[in-house]
Amino acid sequence: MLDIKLLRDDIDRIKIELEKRGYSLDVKKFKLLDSDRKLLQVKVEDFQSQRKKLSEEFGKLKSSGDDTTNLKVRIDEINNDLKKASNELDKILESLNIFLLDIPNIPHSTCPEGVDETDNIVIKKYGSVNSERKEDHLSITNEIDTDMATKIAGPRFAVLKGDMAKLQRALISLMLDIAIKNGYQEYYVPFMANKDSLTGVGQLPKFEEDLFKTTDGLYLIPTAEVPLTNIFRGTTINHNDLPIKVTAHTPCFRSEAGSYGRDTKGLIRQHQFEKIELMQVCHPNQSMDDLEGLLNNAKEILDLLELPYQVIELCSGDLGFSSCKTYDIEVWMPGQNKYREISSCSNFSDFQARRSNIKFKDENNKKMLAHTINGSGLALGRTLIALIENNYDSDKKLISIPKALQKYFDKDYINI
RNA sequence: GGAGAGUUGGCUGAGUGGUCGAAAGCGCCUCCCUGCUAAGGAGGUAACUGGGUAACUGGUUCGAGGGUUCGAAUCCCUCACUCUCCGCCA
Repeated sequence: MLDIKLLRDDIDRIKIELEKRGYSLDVKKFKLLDSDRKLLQVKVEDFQSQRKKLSEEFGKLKSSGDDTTNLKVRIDEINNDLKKASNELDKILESLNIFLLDIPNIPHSTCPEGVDETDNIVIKKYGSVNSERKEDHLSITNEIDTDMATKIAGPRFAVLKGDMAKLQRALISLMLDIAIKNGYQEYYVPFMANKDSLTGVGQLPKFEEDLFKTTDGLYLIPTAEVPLTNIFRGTTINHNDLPIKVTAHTPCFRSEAGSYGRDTKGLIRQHQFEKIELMQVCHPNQSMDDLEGLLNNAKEILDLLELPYQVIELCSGDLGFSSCKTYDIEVWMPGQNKYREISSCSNFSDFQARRSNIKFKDENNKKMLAHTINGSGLALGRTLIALIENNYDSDKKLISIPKALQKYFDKDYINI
């Protein structure tokens, strides 16, 4: 959520900023809503003030045994007017809130301008692509079974067997250990979250169709960002403790509404996938530097896994709803002959903090909104694909396991 | 699942219809005294928010929401959460 004061004081600039990410701010509507709000609020508070005074008087009359009927008539009138006005005010406030919740974050000044993903900028490529290898993970191993998953659950699920299941488990351990080494505290969190938590990170109310909702009103988390960020909802942190770094391994559940027909084969796009999430609460002055640090934490995993990848910076038009700046890490996938997203590292500035009421006390003991940043470190399913496809030697019929992972996997290759 | 107790300011905790945004204590801040330290004394100290260039001034908030009443921290209803005991389980 944006600061309503920004809209009041500087709406023309905000409109231009939001234009960059393809959001058209209805300036007229806001001005109308807010001026109505102002009028009504002053009116309501005036009525309240009058009632307060008269009620006090009423009490005095009553206790001295005087007649109160005249006064009661006046109070009743005021109460009537008050009720009308405050009902109107409630409606305006509700509309205003809906209006605000719908507005995405403002792109950061360093965010490159652009319309869609074709305008994203490749920052740097790492490692070298082996063009010999182009086989798809599903054709390499039969230990990833989507047919079985379809029987058990439906499309867009997968069953991992034997070495594949173990490989994923090894990756989880490696990634968590690296995160801990980098100063993140490990958490185990609920895989379901309530409405407030999802509204706090910006997932609701706008993107409900992307989520799975349970019969009693909870949602399956689409990312550990939800529980991790909400650890801090409604709390105030001492500035000395910033940044706070947390991590968790969780499954993620996404309905993938609107992606019918896209990436239907294999592990690429699933209703359920595993992910290690890195999340930080930062000082506003530090959050951009901290984002670079978080990006490095994610890159470190890919370096350790010896996988070729590139870092891209999303242009303003491709930015997620809550983000003001995002780097994507894309890993080389031989089966698709292209780079695919394996981590997305974003700075949300105070956007989530305002929705979630995450504050910190600064040097002068003043409470201010903190900044939140997060990114994957990494998405497990896609890491698995990259590892299988990049490391598969079709002559020797084996998948080699990178050195850093061997102590977690116990073997240095998988026989096919 | 059954029974009971609770939820008040930074903290502890009083408050059963108006004089209560709220006693007292702790903590914190300012000042005084004291040649260190310890102790003592005086005063101050909730958050959010509206209007106003400002001085200033208004409103809301005692777990959440609704109700009764001229008036609610206080009475009634619903819900959430916490704790204790019993039962059941991983």
